[in-house]
This record gives sequence, C-alpha cells and structure tokens, in this order.
Amino acid sequence: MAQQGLMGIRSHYPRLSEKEKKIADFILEHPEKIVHQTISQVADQLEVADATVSRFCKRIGYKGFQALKIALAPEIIAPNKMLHEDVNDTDEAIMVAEKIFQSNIRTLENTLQVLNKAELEQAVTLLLEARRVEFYGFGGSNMVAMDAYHKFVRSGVPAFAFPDAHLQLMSASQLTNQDVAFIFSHSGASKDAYLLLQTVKKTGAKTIAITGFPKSPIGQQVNIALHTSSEETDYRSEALASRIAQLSIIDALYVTVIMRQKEKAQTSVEKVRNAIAATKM
Amino acid sequence: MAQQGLMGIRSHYPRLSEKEKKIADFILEHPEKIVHQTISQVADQLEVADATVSRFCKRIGYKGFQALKIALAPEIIAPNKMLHEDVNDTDEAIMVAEKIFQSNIRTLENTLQVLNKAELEQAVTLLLEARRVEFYGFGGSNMVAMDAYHKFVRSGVPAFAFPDAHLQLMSASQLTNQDVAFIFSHSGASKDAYLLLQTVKKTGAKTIAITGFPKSPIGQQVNIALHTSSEETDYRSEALASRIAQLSIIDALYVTVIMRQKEKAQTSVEKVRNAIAATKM
DNA sequence: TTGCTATATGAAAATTATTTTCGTATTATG
DNA sequence: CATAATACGAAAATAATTTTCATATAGCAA
Repeated sequence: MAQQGLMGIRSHYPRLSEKEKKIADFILEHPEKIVHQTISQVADQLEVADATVSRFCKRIGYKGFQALKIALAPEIIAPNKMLHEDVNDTDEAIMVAEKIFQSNIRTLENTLQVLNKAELEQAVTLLLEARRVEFYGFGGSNMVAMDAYHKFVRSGVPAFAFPDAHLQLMSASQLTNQDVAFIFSHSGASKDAYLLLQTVKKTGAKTIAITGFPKSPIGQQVNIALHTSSEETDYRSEALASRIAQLSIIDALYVTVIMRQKEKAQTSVEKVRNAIAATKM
Repeated sequence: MAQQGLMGIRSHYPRLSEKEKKIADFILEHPEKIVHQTISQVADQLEVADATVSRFCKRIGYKGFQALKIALAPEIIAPNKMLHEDVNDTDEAIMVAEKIFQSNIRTLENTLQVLNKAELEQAVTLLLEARRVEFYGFGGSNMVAMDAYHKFVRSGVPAFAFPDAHLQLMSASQLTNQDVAFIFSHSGASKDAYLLLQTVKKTGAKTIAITGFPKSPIGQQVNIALHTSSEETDYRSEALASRIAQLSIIDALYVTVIMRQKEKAQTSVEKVRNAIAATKM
C-alpha cells in the first residue's frame, strides 16, 4: 500500500526526476489544489503534460491521480498551518503556544495509532497480577514515574516510585520474579535507565517500558515495550510532546486497571464513568 | 456548501426517494466502498443505474461523485467508533486508551482556542522579571508544579516548588512584591489553594494561576488567569485531560521564556542539554 | 566526435469514468 | 380518469485520466 499522504511523497522525493520534483513540491505546498482540481488543471499550472502528472502518481505508489486525491483529502481538513514554521520564526508567546499545542495534539494522534492492542492488554494483566510494581524514570521522566505511582497506589495496585537515581537503583535490585518494573525513558537509551534495566533483569522481574524509539536498547530488551510517536524533528520539542503521550498512556492503563478491578454487573459505560470519576485531582 | 461527510447525508435523508435512501444507507454503512470504487461498481452492487447515483450526489449537495469521494475520504481513515456512543463500549484496554486520547486531544484543541494572547505575554514578562518564582499545586496538581519547577530552573529562571502543603504555605508567606506565585488548581476553588493565594496576596507578590474555571475564586483573584478548557460533560472526567492542558501551557511558557532570554539563557540551556546528552549511550 | 542506449517528456489517441439527455414507468392529485 | 410531477434506467454525450507513441535529452563507450 502507498504510504500516508504527504509523508509518502517526501520519502520518494530523492528518486524523482526534474518535472516530478516540481510536481512533488507543488503537492507538498498546496495539497488542497490537488484534491480540488483535475489533472489537467494541475498540469497547466505546473506547465507540464497531463501524462507527466499521471505517471508521477504511479511512481510514488498510487494507482492513479484519483487515488492520490483520496490519500491527500484527509490531510487538508486540518491545515496545520503553524506546524511547518519553526518556533524561532516568531517569538510571540501565542505563536509558540500554538506550535506546542499542535505538536502535542499530533503526537497524541500518532501515539494512539501506534499503540499495540496486545501489548496494552499484557501490560494491564501484569499490573493487576504483580506482587509489587515499581515505576522508574530519570531526569524529566521521573515526574512521569511519580505521577504513575500516585495514580496506581490509589487504585490498590502495590505501586512504588522514588525521587532519585540512587534510590531507584537500590530498590530495583531487590525485586523478585513476581514483580514488575515499569520504566519511562524517552530516548530509550539513557545510561541510568539502561543500567537500571540490567539490574532489574537479573532479578527476574517482568519489565515494561514506554519509550519514543522502539529500536532503542531499552525498547528492545523489555518484556513489553509501549511507545510514543512524534513527528517533531527537534529533540527538545519531541521530548516535551512525548511526555504528554507517556502520561496519556499511563492514564489509559490506570483507567483500564480500575475497570478490571471493579468487574461487576455494571454496564460498561458506567464502568468507564466510575473509573474516571475515581481520578479527581 | 455541503455539510461534512456522513453527517450531511443524515441531514438530507428524510427528503430522499426510495433508491436514494438505498444509496444513503449503503454509504453510511460502507463509506470506504464509495471512496475506493467507481460510480458504476457502486451502482451495480446496489442494483441501480449510474445515473441515479450521480443524481444522488448532487441532491445531497456535492458537485458530483468525485466530490463525494473526497468528502468521505477523511472519515474512513479513523473509523471513529467512540463517537457513536452505543457502539460496544467494551473494557478492552485499547478502547479505553482511545477514549482517553481523544478526550485529551479535544481538551488541547479547546484550550488553545481559549488561550488569551495578552495574558500569555504578561505571564512571560512576569516570569522573566521576577526575583523569584514559586510554583504551587495541591494533590494531583503538585506534580504539575514540580514539573514546571524542573523546567524553569534549567532555563535560568529562579524557580522553586515544594512537595507538600505545609512547605508551600510557609514559603509563600516569605515572598516579596518582586516575586511571582504560580498556582495550579483545576477547580480553582480548593481550600488549600485558596488559603495559599490569600497568603501570597498579603506579601504583594504577583500571582498567576492556571485553572479550569475562569469564574472560580482563584481564577478571579489572581493578576493573570490562564485557563484550560474541556468539553467533558462529566466534571470529574475533566481532571485527567485538564492536567495535560496545564502541562502544555507550561511547555509553551517555558519555550517562550527560553527564546526571550536569547543568548544569555541559551548557553545555560545548552549546558544542561549537553549534560543530559552525555548521559546517553 | 559519433553512435548507442536509457530515460524523460509532451501531444494525441485510447480508455475509462461520470454526467446528461431522453423516454418510460410510477405515483400523486384534482 | 386524466394530468402533472417525479423517479428511474439506458444510452448518448461529455469529461477526465491513462496509455501509446514520437521526439528530445543526457550519459557513455568506442
């Protein structure tokens, strides 16, 4: 199948010929013109032949011009104008806010797409059956670990978290094979987190991680790897957005755990409502 | 203009003829078949003439069959089952996750709409000029205050935060009129937070708050009030989502502050970033 | 250089998809 | 029952897209 819309075009770009690049540029700049015009109108504007545009569509993996239109249609409903502008372009606070919010929204959307159903379920099962669950995070991720701890401990899960690196490592070495270690690391490669994972693995405890990079060392070596997905090119923006996604995953796990615990004769709708109600700030 | 996709079809439904209703039913049931098939294929499956389908498209307000395809394309990428509330609302983890993520996304969108440009600017100015900035939050909001502290302290802002209610109150009473108190309270009415605000006001320090309710006591009495906005019908379910919005506002303020500090703080952030980079493998 | 080959491109033909026209059937209305 | 209005399908007309084919251009070997 052809890749998703504009991203797919970018990935083909290097292999395109002169006129084809001209077409690609036009699409990336004005996707709405593709969607709302005929192949001839587009070809005229670009001063190329219809045939060239038609061939272009096939070259980048679509069945034809109509198929490209349909792939592009979803992209133009939310014309995320802010996103291609760099934060540095303008330092108006409201502009920065828009950029940050859009970035966070996109990251949540992407992360939801990428969430693996089976792994989520397994994570819930582990959390429900563990003798003890410890949440770990270093640097900015420590706050996420503490947040998870505060939530789960109220739901009756035997949760723990620690405010500094040394305490985390000490506690990790004391786990047993009936315990669960839950690690937050955006890069999936920080030295502290990696060391901690090795320590945990020696104890036989089950491991769950949320990282931003499935192929990172930590992402590869845990029992259950959940990951966040961001399109941000800048590492700092990515880290900000991915933390929002991490928190959202924790929220989802937490609400699910509560629902499972209260498996009674309630209707499922009530279950969700009650579960969420139990999370007052 | 034609209304958005499937909703538009529903609104026209009562006025349609027999065959046209047959077509409408088919579209509502299988929008993806419209998007991916030709008008003749669709007509054959429904045992009606092409002409009837073509007329149908115009009847419901589109220019033609192609235009309908394009309007429908966005709907089929994410078959948003959560929106139809009667759909099997199971307690599957992935379903819960979808609900949580959608809720968070909508809350971010709404909050961005509601963000006040002038107040954001004023907040940035206060943060940059303060002799000392203290972040306060009780219960679940304490996490947000700690997070803000961790961010701003790295950017060179003289930031402080405290892990418990008593320490927060003690420190608040020591502020001066050159300081800034930044309060997080979703309800804007919690007893602890209100008491703290009164304490701060006696010192003459400037006050900023992020609440979910502009008309709440805290929202009314601070110098600068920023608000999150959630559509959740259930007051209690707003809590999870609004915390995400609070964090996003902090992210926006943080990034803006860094940009304003330009070279000065740029270097100190660089230092920290490099320090963090050094801990990666 | 010359001649060969591969690739790119546009014009026009061929194909395919869609819309319009037109005639008949059906239903409603007085 | 007659008449008008509407619905509908078949086929013609039109529009859009793809394919074919001829030519141009660039790279390259002798």
